[in-house]
Amino acid sequence: MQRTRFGEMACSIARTLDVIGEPWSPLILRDVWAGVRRFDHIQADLGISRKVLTERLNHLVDQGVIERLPYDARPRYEYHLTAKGAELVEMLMVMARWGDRWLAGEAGPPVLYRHHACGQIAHLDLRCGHCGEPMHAGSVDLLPGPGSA
Amino acid sequence: MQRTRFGEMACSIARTLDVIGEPWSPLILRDVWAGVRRFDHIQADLGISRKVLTERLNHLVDQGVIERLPYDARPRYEYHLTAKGAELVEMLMVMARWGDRWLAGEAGPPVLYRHHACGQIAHLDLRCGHCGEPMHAGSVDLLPGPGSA
DNA sequence: CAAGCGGGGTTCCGTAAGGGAACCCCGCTT
DNA sequence: AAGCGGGGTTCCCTTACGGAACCCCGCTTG
Repeated sequence: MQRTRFGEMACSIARTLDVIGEPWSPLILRDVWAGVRRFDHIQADLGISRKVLTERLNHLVDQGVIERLPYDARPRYEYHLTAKGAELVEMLMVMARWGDRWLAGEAGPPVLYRHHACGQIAHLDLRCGHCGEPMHAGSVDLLPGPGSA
Repeated sequence: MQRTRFGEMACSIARTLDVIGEPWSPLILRDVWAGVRRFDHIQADLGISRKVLTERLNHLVDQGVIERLPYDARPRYEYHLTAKGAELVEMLMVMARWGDRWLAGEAGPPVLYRHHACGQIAHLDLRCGHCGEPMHAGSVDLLPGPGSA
């Protein structure tokens, strides 16, 4: 919904929400990431209404997060992540980690992530690119930046 | 919104969306993180309707993401992050990073994050906790986990 | 001690967005 | 020519947001 547009705000979180903040959008992105790329497959997988799915896909394409590519001589299309979209998936990975930790309960995480580089089940770490130490909510100060006008 | 509840799905991303996926919720969390902790301050800062703000705050408190604490002998309250909420802020940091990279434009990022440990402006890295190598959308395989039933 | 004030909500109404089902177009295949 | 499957579009109904008004409660001030 979101009758208020967030994109005007001088806040990268708000602006990002304008791109994937609408209901269903993160789950659509997850599906495309996971290889569910076609309209009917996404629709069936999520149980989303076709109308809303159309709107969300168009918006994500407009924003350059996914692209619509033909996969047949007939007019058939698949949605694929762009580089911009692939970086957004990192947000999904952090969300999944949080859900695994705080919401999964007894049953344990529904999905595991195996890291190509080491073959292990991944445990994501957020670190500072400068010093390599962990970065958490409490370990940063917020300062006005150049675009704070 | 969101007449469809996501929490039933066997997906930690969907479950996390049930906690902070509603419109405004991430921005409320951001405000509380940034030190805007009182009803009227949040309301004024975001321009959100008081009704919706009430609903969102209650939901976030119910979910254990923030807590409502008195700050005066009079019935006055502030909202504070819990440990659960502080970990959610890591999702906000990743969102902010993405917005900084892809949406900030010429003006540059509106907010900078200074890392306590090293004093530098932070550049967040996502790394594998096992091997220490970077983790991106394309560098993991998704496997069914114990809670995949 | 009544009047005012500020924090923190609640109530009400109008409008926009989601849900769901039906319908449509188009290029095969049989 | 009849059918099918992918990929949407249209329609109506209901729910949830936006906005403004209203309310309660515990000071403080004259």
